[in-house]
Amino acid sequence: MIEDAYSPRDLEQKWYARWLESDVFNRKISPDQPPHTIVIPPPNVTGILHMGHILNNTIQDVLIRRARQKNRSAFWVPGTDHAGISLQIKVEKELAEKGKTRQGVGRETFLELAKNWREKHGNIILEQLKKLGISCDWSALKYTLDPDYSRSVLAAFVKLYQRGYIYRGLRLVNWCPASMTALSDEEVIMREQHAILYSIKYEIVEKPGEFLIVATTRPETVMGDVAIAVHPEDERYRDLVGLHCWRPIVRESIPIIADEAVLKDFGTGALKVTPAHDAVDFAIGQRHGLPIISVIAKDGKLNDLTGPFAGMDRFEARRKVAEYFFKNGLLAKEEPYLNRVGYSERAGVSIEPMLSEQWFLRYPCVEEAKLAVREGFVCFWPKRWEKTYMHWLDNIADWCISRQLWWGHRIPVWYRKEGDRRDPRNWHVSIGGPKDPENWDQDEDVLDTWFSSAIWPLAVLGWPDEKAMETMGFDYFYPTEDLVTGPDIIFFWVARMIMLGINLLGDGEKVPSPKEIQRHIPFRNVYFTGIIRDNLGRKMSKSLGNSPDPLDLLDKYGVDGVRVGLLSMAPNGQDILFSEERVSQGKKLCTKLWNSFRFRQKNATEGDRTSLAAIVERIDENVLEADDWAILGKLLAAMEEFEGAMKAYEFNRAIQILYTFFWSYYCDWYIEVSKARRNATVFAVHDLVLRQLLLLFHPFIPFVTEELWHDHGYGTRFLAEERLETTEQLRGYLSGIGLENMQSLIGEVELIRELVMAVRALKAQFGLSSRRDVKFYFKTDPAARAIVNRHYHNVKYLLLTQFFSETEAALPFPACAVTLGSIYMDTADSLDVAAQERRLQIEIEELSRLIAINEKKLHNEHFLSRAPNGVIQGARDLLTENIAKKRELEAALLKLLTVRQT
RNA sequence: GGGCGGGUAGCUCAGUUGGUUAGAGCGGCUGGUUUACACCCAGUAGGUCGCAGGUUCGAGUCCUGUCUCGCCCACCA
Repeated sequence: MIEDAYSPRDLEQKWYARWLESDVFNRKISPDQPPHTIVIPPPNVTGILHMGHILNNTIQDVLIRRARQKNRSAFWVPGTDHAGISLQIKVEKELAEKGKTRQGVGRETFLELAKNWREKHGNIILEQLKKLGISCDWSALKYTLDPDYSRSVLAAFVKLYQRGYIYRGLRLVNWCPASMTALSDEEVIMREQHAILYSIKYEIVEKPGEFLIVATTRPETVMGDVAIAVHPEDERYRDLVGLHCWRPIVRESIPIIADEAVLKDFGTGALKVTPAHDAVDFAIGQRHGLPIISVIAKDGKLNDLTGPFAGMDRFEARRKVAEYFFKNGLLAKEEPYLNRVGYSERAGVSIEPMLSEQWFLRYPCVEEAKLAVREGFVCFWPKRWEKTYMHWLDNIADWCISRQLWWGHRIPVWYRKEGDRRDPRNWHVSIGGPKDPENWDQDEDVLDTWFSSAIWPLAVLGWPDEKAMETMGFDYFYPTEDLVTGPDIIFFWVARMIMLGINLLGDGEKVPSPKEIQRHIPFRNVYFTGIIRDNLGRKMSKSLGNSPDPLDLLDKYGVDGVRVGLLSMAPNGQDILFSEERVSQGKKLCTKLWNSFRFRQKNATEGDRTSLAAIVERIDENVLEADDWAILGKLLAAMEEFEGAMKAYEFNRAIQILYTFFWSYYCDWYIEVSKARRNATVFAVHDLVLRQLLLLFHPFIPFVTEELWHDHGYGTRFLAEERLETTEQLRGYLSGIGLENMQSLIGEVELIRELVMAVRALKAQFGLSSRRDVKFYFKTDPAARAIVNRHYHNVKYLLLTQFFSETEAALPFPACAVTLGSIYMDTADSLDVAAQERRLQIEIEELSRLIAINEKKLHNEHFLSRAPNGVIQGARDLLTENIAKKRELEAALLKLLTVRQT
């Protein structure tokens, strides 16, 4: 027997421990089953659990549990990410508190500290994830800095280098002066900010006393100016092109040139060209063969080429240089200006475009990656993200993959000592390094963390080590089935995994065929979750303090409640407005399920429940009544709809379907009506419905379903080992006991429901307590009478009345009309005739309106000739029904008026 | 500047390829401790589906325009 009260916490601890002990989530390579693999998006080791993790991992858990139910060999690979910059910043902060720097302690000690940090804090997030009840194969846990994973990363680098996709070059990169490293374009976020647009006067060399005015937001870079550019078709400056200007401060003559990149209508139409510190300027400089003068150092301070400003921070220098121009009469104008500036998201400072030697990846298999999605080898859910993906791939630029950090995978390149590092002949690229290490220096830099993430689906399955691949079942489990992630990392992660998967698994020589692409893609489906927002629509973040602590929520509502509540508010790929109310509803659902079993168990509990067949065996088809068939029919319909929703990854709809079936039809109707018929067959029907409900709900609410399953004797195996019967299989079982005859019986139940609800409403409308026993009279034709008779006990029970009898004529009582006929309520004493008259008038008017609509339709030639038969018949039926109801109400009204007159 | 998404009941959202009278939960109000459940039951009010056109027998659904909110991308210094 189950406990009276549902207390989630006990169940959670008990079952998760048992599941893990039994290895029920561990992968099994079984060739007779199709595989279903999911790789977790590795959370940061520096992270703590937030609502996004709960959503994301619950969805994965639902998918993987469903896969098991459908007889797939499921494998969910967990793991974590080393979080390069983010962890390095944390360790540096700890050092700073002790007055130390990473350079001070040296690389080796620093890495030791980082490792310790990770060991201390890195598993917190995993322990938190486990609380969610997620069914990963923990024996396959991977970490991006594990030795074998690291070898995979280096192998990928070497392979891509050998295939000509990786090169080293001097390029303008996004430099973060705070963390002192280059960043990829994707790591730079544009922010609007209030700046000042300065108009600076440059004296023309050939025309002393005449000035060219240039607008800039960055006066501190003038010392790096190498030209002034104007648009070739700009009439104002045509005569000046070819002449020169005096560069102020570090005085030098620089040319005035013409370039199409200059916008005529911005500022004065003249641009100062600083190739070392601006992307547009760099391009102009390249086109015109201009020199490159860097004036800002890696720490964001002005270097010694800046004369009096050397050593000054870039922002201070900006003000000071502007001041200098003002004092020297070179500042023509100064105006407030709103512009966009790139920021390093992690470090929170504005990035500096800077010329620097870095390693780059020219993306391989860009076209193939597009084809994979276009052809549906990889499906995006929702589909619209394909556009974002395609657009990025269409405008793709090489990826700066080197980082000037220590925490990460050190670049597997060695340079010959004393050799020129820019000359590839002095390079050695391999996983293990050169045989004579004493003659070489390894590159100091590490790889972008996203580079290691880009091979996640390959590396967790052992690639490229053949033995490891065999152990992990690479050939069996790859490609993976579902990837669940946020659309914000389409570029960072999803697209890169697709490109690298296709390239690295291919031979790298000939163009891969569509078949090969299909085999080499890392996943078949990508489900993009929404972003969780608070009830004001703001992104949930620690700094805003608007995010509930997920652990508190789990505590308060139980894991199952949070899971199902959160998914029920997650519309397909739309952002999610978080509501604690919905989470609470999730818990209520679990409680209700619990209580429905209590009802079942308060009655006789005997009977074999160990299989669907055994339960069906207990059903005596001669005892079955309309209500039984109706609930079984609803179950079939709900299952069918549920399957459709799940196939489309519409989890909120799927939950809604189960919820409505369970709550409205099963609990509110079937349990109630079956209370009058407590026989073995009815309890077998309960057992059947409850069993299927547990299976259907299990992926969403694994703990409470597991508990109830075992408690009610459905089996001794874990639900993770049970298969879910398909709708067709269930239909098969029910056909065996006469399913085919049930349609008309289900229709009867609907008619009785209509009647019961109408009469309840009638009672409420007259302010009668729902407990009050009232006499009802029922007026109808013989056929309907027979139906009512068959459900007589239910009608009386549900209306809480002892008296429900026939009448041949209209009565002077409050009345309502339903499809089966009209009902009069004997209020005996206190009848407000005027109120009843008003009510009837309103209802008659409403019916008249509906009748008019349908009559108009049915008199329309075009409607009759063009609408499908079903629709026309529907309109006819409705018309007939409404006319009948109206007639009944008119009779009731007439009777009422007659009584009033006498 | 380009792209994407949303605008349906007080709130959060459903609404399949156009087809019966636009739904659910929450909240509001009314009545109820009927031996599974007050984390419950019964009932009820509340909507010109952002706006304007168009296509159609029929539009929340399709087309055009428009307003508005949000997100992403883009080298106006």
